[in-house]
Amino acid sequence: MNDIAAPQKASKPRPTKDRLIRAAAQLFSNRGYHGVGLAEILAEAQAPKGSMYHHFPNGKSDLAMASATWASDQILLLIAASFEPSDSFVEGATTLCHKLADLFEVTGKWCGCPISSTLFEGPDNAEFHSHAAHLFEGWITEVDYHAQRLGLPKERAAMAAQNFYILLQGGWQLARVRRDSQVIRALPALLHYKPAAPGEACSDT
Amino acid sequence: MNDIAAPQKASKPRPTKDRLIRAAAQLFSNRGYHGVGLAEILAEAQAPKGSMYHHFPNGKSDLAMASATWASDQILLLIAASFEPSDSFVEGATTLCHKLADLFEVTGKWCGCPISSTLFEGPDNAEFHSHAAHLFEGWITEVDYHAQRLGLPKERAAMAAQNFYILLQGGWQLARVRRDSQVIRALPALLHYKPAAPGEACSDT
DNA sequence: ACACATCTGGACCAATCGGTCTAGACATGT
DNA sequence: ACATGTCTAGACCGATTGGTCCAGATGTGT
Repeated sequence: MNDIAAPQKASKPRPTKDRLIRAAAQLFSNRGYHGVGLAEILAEAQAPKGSMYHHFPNGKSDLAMASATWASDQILLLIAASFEPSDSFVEGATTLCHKLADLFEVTGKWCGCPISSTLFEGPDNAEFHSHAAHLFEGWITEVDYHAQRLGLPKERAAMAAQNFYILLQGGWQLARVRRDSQVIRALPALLHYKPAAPGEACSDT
Repeated sequence: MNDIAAPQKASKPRPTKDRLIRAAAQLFSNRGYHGVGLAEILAEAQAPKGSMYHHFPNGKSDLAMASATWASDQILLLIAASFEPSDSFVEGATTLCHKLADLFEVTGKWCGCPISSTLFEGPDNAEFHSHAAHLFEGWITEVDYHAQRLGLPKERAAMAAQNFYILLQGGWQLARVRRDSQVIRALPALLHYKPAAPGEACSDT
């Protein structure tokens, strides 16, 4: 897993494996695991079949795992880049939403969440599911860490992280449906982060 | 579309078409459009291939459209059944979440949202996308209607409906990841429905 | 120069894919 | 009895799928 993000230790500038992972991540997030054939991935990555089965002996499923991990790491970087320079949780969350929205607008690609597209649509393989769960929890953990770092008490931070995750997934989906990034930009308003207002929060439960 | 929910007007107790639609809806929502082959659907519905191409001349895509429509109608019924006997928006939303959570617990099937699984994973066909968008907007419209009926002012109702939709989709996804219906039951607490508390809602935006 | 490990290139495969086609079962109206 | 339209049943098809295999190109250490 760790050998993906960093280039191979030897000075080899031939990133066939990387090309495969990136191509797979992009295609899977657009059309899901079963929606993309190996031929398409190989064409996009300009790699022959032999190379792929050299780097990923278990074939498509191996590649899917690796590409999901890579995509998840990209998201983690995005989270860190958004929260690190921020002074409050809501500011970080807002930055993240805007970065994500910008990404959609600039690329024009209304892809789905790479992990759910790649691993959730696949065979109901237990390994796929647990890996997806692991990656998702990694997102929540990362947000939780920043929430605590930015001053939220432990319990509030956990709630805020999970809440933000839910909003992000739901908003991502609706934005894709409408092809409108405004949905994502409006998400932070739904966080309802109230540093000190315990009483009379909701009507009932 | 309307001929799906109701049985054929003549007294024909042979619901092959219905069996196909239900089987397809269930399988698609579990593993996505491309994740299910016709053979599997036909086996599940106990129907031969000829029957299917009689009822759905355009094959798999036709069946997917019909099954997504049917599944969407089921959700609409669930929405109506939850909000109609309720006295407030939050109460209706809470009921809906609990009904959905119960469904997951009872059936033990942690399927995904039938529409996004069926239509969003399919070929990036424009028809699929617009149909999915249409169905989703139908959900939001239905919730919006009940929100207004239960006393929310027009603008608040629209916001609440969209907000609830986002929470439901995001929560549904996280519940599937964790196989824990508690996530869905906890959603209404995130609605933050405050009938009369204009001041000091959020910190910043 | 040599051996060795890594990686590439693509031919080849069985299995499955979605889709077509037709023969006949079945109910119905006349 | 007969014709008609609806629906069932499954054999069959070409295309594509993921996967296997191996010859050979390439780089590296000695």
